[in-house]
Formats: sequence, structure tokens, C-alpha cells
Amino acid sequence: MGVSNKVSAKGKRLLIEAALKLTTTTRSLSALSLREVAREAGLNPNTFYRHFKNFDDLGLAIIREMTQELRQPLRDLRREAADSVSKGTAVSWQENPKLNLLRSMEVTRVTVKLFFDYVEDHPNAFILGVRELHGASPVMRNALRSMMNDFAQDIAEDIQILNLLPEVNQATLLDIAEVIGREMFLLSMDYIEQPEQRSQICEKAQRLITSLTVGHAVLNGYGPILSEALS
Amino acid sequence: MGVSNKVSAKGKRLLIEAALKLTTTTRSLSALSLREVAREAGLNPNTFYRHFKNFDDLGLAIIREMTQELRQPLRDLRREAADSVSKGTAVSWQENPKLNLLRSMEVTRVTVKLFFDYVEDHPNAFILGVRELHGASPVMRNALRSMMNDFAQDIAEDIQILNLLPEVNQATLLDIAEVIGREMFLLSMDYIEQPEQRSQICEKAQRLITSLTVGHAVLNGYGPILSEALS
DNA sequence: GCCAAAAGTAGACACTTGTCTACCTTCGCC
DNA sequence: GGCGAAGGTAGACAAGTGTCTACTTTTGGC
Repeated sequence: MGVSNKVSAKGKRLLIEAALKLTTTTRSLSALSLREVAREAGLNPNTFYRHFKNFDDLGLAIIREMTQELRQPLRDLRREAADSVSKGTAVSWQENPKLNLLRSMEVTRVTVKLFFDYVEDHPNAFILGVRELHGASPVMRNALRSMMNDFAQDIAEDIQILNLLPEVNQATLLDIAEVIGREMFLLSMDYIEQPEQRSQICEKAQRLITSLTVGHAVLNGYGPILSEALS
Repeated sequence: MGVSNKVSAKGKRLLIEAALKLTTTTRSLSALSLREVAREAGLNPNTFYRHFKNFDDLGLAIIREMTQELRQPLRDLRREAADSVSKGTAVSWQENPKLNLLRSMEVTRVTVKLFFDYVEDHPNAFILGVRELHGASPVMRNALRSMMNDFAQDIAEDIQILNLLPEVNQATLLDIAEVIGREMFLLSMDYIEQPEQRSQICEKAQRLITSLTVGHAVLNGYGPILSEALS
């Protein structure tokens, strides 16, 4: 059931779980009442104050856990995907464009798959994340935005380290990564809500990533190389 | 002040404006109280019932207005942008790839500019739209999702009619349009919140759109043509 | 100028909410 | 084995809430 370990006091744990449950099934975090989540947790309303000083505080605790639980695992996932495809044999674009393009697409395919598997295992975390990312609480928004930035940073680094893209400007690389991160998170909502369309959603994500990276490569003068690779 | 005309009863109008104001400045729609918005509107709580049967009902009314107010104008904007660039002289990609690419990018530039001007004039509508698109109310979410679909449909049609892209599969064209629409809406939040970065945000949007379309074109076998156009 | 329908108001109802003070229970540590 | 802190509970409070019934005002069409 999503966000789980690492916090000692069981009351705190219960409250977090309760809030998570209510949020994902009914209302947004800021619309919950203190008594409501205490009731759901089977605790006295006052117990809330023993652990949190207000609602944003609870929200931040959830996000903190979520981040811990998501970032490193997702990082590992992408590495795993890369390793499973290219057994350490990095090839430059100029050397063998076709191979590299195929490798990129395969890494993308595997990463996307792993990502959505992960989404399936932690639906609540993603639902809450997407909901509050554009929600009403500035505190939440900022916290989640910074999480998304970190996430984008990771993606950008991986793209670079894995040599999935010819060299491009650092800033625009980050732009690409941001869009990819954001769209993956948003697509995760569809993935959760529409189980029967999951394979199509995976493919859609792959196409998006490939289009974006290839598009950027072309605009940076790698058109001929890519054309050759695609022929 | 955003969403404005077309509804007769002034009470209804006042309530809508009040809800919009409270939503964008403080909480999400579902977190508002009936009495609160009535108070803000300077009306008796009971007046609410004369016009809406519940809160989702109010929300839908707002969305209905928003859609009316946004869709056709945005459509006109894109046409205007296209006209201002190519004075009716449609050129096929094969005939003159370079000209067409430049024309595409110019249409993109102008459209993006006009779009964000529009955002600047209707910030509340966009804030509420983005917030509730991923909010807690399923009714809202569905209504807004369908609005976004229509919006994407419009973009896709325009891309096709204006010949901005070589022929591609209808479905993937729609995918591109969806991503463009979504990202434009999300970027509009940044645009509203960070006035000092507006020109960068415009450029970012342009790059995104160009990368996406070019990327798709390349993957559909138009790489050589584009390479030539870029040379 | 009338009159019904629509829009708006008043007062009350049972209920939920956040937060306060005060008290009990469990646990870790010396 | 005792003690202090942390975790949890009980009861009460004023304030706010959704919704009901009943009443008044405004409005538009004849």
C-alpha cells in the first residue's frame, strides 16, 4: 500500500497511511479534515498534534517518504535497463549511429516498462504526487516541484552517461528531461486508471521519448547521421 | 477577471466569480465551502441552491464557460498565426522543405506568443483548469480531460491543414498534439507565476514543439528532407 | 398594471470541525 | 525498578457547515 517504512512511531505511520488512503480515494490533501484522518487511522484527533503541527507538515512528511521511496529505485531501474541492453559497450554516435539508435530505443523500451511496473506497485504515491503537484497548497507544490527537478536531473544525467543522445547543450538537455519526467508522471495516471490500455500507454511513452530526443538531435545538426541510422 | 459573460442571472455570475477567486487564490474547488463562496459573493448561502444543485455543478458551469471562452479564441489565434506567416501559399514538403520548415517554426513562434498573451489575460481560467485537471473530483477531471482532448484535436487538425508536418499516421499525430496541448497548459502556470522569465518560457515551448514534430517526421522517414532543410 | 415564476433572504436545525486543558499509558534508559 | 518523556486519550468549547422550511423581493411577459 504505497509509502510504508522508516518512520518509528506507529501512530504517525497510521496517520500517514490514513491520509494517503483518503487522499487517493476521495479528496485532495488540503480538503481533508484532521478528525477525518484521525478517525480513519483509528486514533484520537489530538494524537495528530503529537506528530504534526499542521496539515502541510503531514503532507511534507508524505512527500519526504515518497521521494526516498521513488528516486533511488527509479534511478536503479534506469541503470538496470541500460545494463540489460548494452553490456558496458559504449559506442559513440559517429562510430555506429544505427547501433546506437537501436540501443537507445531499447533502453527506452525497457526503462518505460520498468517505470510503469513500479507505478503499478505504488499507485497511491503517484496519484498523490500528481494531484498535489498542481494542487492548492504552495508548500506542497514547491516540494513536489523540487522533487520533479531532481528527477529530471537524474534523467538528464543518465541520458548523458549512457550516451543515448549526441552531445547537446546542457540546458536544453535538461528541458528534454523535464518534459519526459513530467509526461511520464502524467501518463502514470492513465496507466493506473485504464488497465486495459497499458501496453498502448507504454508504446505512447516510448514514442514520445524517442521523438523528443531524435528531434533535438536533428535540430542540433545530427540529422544526416540519424537518417543514415534509420535507413 | 477571467471567465465573464453569457450567463444571465447576476447571482449566478457573482457566485461563479467568487468561486473562481477563492479557488485561484487559496484552495481547490472541492475544498471550498458553500457559505464561503456565498459570503465572498455577498449573497445569502441559500441563493446557491437557486442556481446549482451541488459543488460539481458549479464547477461544471465554470468549465463550460471556460471552454467557450478558450477554445474558439485559441483556434482563431492559431489561424491568425498561420495567416500572418504564409499568405495562403501552401507548399508541399517535397517541393521546398527548407521554406516549409522555416514557415512551420515561424507559425509556432507566433502561435506560442499569442497563446501566452492569452494566458496573461485569463490567468484564473488556466489556474483553475490545471488545478482541477488532476484534482480530486472525478466529474471535474473528466470534463477537463474532454476539453483537453478537443483542444488536442484542434491542434492536430491545424497541423494537418497548415501542412506543418509531412503526412504522418493520424493516431500518432493526435499523440503529438496531446503532448503539445498538455505541456502548453502546464507551462502557462510557470508563465503566470514567473513574470521575469516569460521570454525564456516562450522559447522553451517553441523548442519543445519543434523537437516533437521534427522528431516524429524523422522517425517517419523524412530525415533526409529535414537534413537538407537544416543545412 | 397584474401576477406567476424566478431570485434572494431569514432563521433555525443537527452536525462537524480545530483546538484547548487535563489526564492516563507505554516505553527506553540509568 | 523507577522515572521522565513520548505517545495516546477524554471532554469540552466556540465557530463554522449543509440543508431545511417559510417568507419577501424582483422580474418579465401578457
